[in-house]
Amino acid sequence: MSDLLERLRGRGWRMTAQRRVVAEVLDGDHVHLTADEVHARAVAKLPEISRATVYNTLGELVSLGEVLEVATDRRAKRYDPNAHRPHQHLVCARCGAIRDVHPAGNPLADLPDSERFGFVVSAVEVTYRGVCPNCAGA
Amino acid sequence: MSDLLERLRGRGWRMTAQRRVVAEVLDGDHVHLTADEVHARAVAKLPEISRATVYNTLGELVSLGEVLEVATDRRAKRYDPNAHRPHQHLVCARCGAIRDVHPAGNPLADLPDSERFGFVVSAVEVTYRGVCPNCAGA
DNA sequence: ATCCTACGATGGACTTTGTCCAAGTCAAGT
DNA sequence: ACTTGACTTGGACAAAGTCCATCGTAGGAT
Repeated sequence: MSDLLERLRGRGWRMTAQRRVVAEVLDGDHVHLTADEVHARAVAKLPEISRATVYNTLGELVSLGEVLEVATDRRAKRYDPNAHRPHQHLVCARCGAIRDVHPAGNPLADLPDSERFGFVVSAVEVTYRGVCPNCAGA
Repeated sequence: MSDLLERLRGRGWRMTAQRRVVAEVLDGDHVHLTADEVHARAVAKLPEISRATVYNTLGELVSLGEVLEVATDRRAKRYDPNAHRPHQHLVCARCGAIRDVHPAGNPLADLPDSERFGFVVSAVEVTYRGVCPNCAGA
């Protein structure tokens, strides 16, 4: 199950009930919850947990590189526990469903020097948009 | 100068002092202002203009397809008048400077069917991140 | 040139998402 | 078990944006 928790323990992360619950909520594939969604699920397991703690904990997990921040819309940031393998995102324009995807090739290589304006370019984020089978079907 | 204003007139857009000022502010290449920045510059030309009007007008320009919304960070949306040619963005991680860039190839083609999860994929947004010459130099 | 009227502008209240802080609590080492 | 520094809490605060009732005006009609 939760190798996230295992990894965190191994890194000497001080363990508290609140942190454990947040880490447990953020487990699985194609998980992209907002902070408030994480809070809601955490409250179900540990009713006293506060919003501030969820924000703090998510921020730390991001700093540790164990969770990624994803901004697929202009609403709330989402948190993606799939930080161990590089990937991009595919988003349904209707229902907002998000899938992790792995495009072929290296998008960085597609930006010619003449289009770099002297920047040292080090990263690229790609968001594919479309309609998911569920929304298209109906 | 402002072909944006010309185009809008041609499309039967009702012209007001406020709308003209917003359209004038949004003119040029590599322009990526936030709504508040647009408002600040608009106020310099027309002191009575309200924030709500700037938001309304920007929203309409986006609906008309004359201006693009850009979300390069999790802060405010930015508005890009360069809607006539498809392009992506290159962002400086230090100072936030943004350039319009044109990558080679079609990023849509890089997403194999096996990675589409049954979605009908219709668009892709790419954000390159790096450090601009100004920030790297110092 | 003036009048009408629907469309646009206004500003203030409200919402959402997130940050900050002082005070209380607790995990983990001794 | 004690101690201590790290963690948690709740509430105040802030930034970005939306909503709405009311007022004003662009532009067609006369």
